[in-house]
Amino acid sequence: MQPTVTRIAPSPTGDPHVGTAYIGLFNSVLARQGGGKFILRIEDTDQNRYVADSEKRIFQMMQWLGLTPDESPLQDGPNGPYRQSERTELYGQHAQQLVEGGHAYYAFETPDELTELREKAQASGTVIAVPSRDLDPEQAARRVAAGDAAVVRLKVPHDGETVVNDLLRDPIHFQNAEIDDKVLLKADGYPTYHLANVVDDHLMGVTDVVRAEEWITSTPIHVLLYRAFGWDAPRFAHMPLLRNADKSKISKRKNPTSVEWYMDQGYLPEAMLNFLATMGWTHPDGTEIFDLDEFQRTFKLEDVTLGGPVFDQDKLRWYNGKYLREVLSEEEVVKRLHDYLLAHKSELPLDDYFRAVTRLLIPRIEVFSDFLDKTGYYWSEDYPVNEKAQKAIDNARELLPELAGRLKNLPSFDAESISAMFHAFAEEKGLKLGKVMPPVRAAVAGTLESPDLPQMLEALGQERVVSRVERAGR
RNA sequence: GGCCCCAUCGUCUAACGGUUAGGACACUACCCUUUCAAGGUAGCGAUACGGGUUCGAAUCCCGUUGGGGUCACCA
Repeated sequence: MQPTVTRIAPSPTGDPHVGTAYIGLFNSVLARQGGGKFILRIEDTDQNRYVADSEKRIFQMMQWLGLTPDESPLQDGPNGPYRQSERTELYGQHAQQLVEGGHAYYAFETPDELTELREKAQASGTVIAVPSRDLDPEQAARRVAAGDAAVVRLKVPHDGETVVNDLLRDPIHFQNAEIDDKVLLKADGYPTYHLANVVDDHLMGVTDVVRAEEWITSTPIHVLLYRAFGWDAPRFAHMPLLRNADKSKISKRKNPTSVEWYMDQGYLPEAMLNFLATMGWTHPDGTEIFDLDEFQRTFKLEDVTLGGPVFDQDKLRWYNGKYLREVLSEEEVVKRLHDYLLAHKSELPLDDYFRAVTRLLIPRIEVFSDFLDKTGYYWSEDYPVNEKAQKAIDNARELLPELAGRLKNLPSFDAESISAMFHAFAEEKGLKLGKVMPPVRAAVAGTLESPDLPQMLEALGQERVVSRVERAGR
């Protein structure tokens, strides 16, 4: 068996897309399983939609996920260049080769003419017939030589059918009569996706083309191209499309689709990867939590399920929280959270206090961006006091001065001692704990929803606690 | 609309002709408890429909319905 060579071929037209990450995951793992290579190729053949930094951001996304390609424009490699805009002569040559072999032809129709032809074809229920197809090849070649604007089109057979073999489904039959003569080389000299993709996949030795389902209908064109070139076609597998909640193809309007958004919200790459892996696939043991290595050990393409999976933000958040609580070590979470905050212009020092607060918050946040929202009172004396908290203080203000005194006199300000103090106090006064703790909680946190009180007080430290309780008692 | 793909709880899915159709997220209740979480337990909840094939169909076949994709000198 020859090594598996896979690729992703995103076009640099905007934000690094979660669908690219999704398809990249499977391609990367397949290549590793097959002892081959995973290539990142940039399909920048549309000059109108080109976004300058997009290519770099796609690469950074892959790195962040731990899916760094083996070859890419940023690393180079034996199959370069990896930017299609730098391979234009190649496509020109190959297009010409097809014209000479009678598999393609020069076409001179203007956009307006094409629109008209398309309308006519639509009305008669047939595929567009391009008049240039019947031009004398030599005459056409002369017109091109003379400088007439022309595109190169594939000469799709009028009869027969083209079969697409897909690793994930039964052979798909397409009637050739229903495939139109696709443009291969545009008038600006750039190739279209169809030509560039086939030429590059072949030249780069790609053995397995794993891409999204939306490509199924253009695959017969690719099969026809491989045949016209006399090349063996790679194996094809079309993955289901990630979906919005309404089942439509995942889109920016209905879902965050930029992986940078997830980075910015403080999602962990491990959680994102784990979640993505469950879109269309389940671990054979039913395990929900598994890492990339485990995925690589157990993944089988044939186990992929074809119903379009809805990209469920709730489930992703749950995964992220799970990783925070159960997969990463506490120290690792501390470190990553601190890095995250640093990148988001927070200047909290990475000290024992930060560690203590983080420890209390780990079960209470799902993503890092939740953290500051829930911890204001740890960092400043100027924290908001909500209505319920104010009420709790007002209702038990008379207890506060004495409580402050007891807290102040505690020789050891640890959770256990603090807890003992509360119990003793409550018993002495004949009060329930539920009567004495809320006002203190409200005083130090400004809210009634916060971590375990003794632990929280220990973390805050005696000085802060005493002054806050004293202040609230006045 | 033509062509193509798909179809189990609201969502992600398990089952690969024989199960009380299982798990996870979400939701609800209870437990734990000083609140909020986390955790634990329980509950709610699905084979789209109609025909076949078979002793037996979520599973195989056909049709219907539904959803999605695609029909560019975009990828």
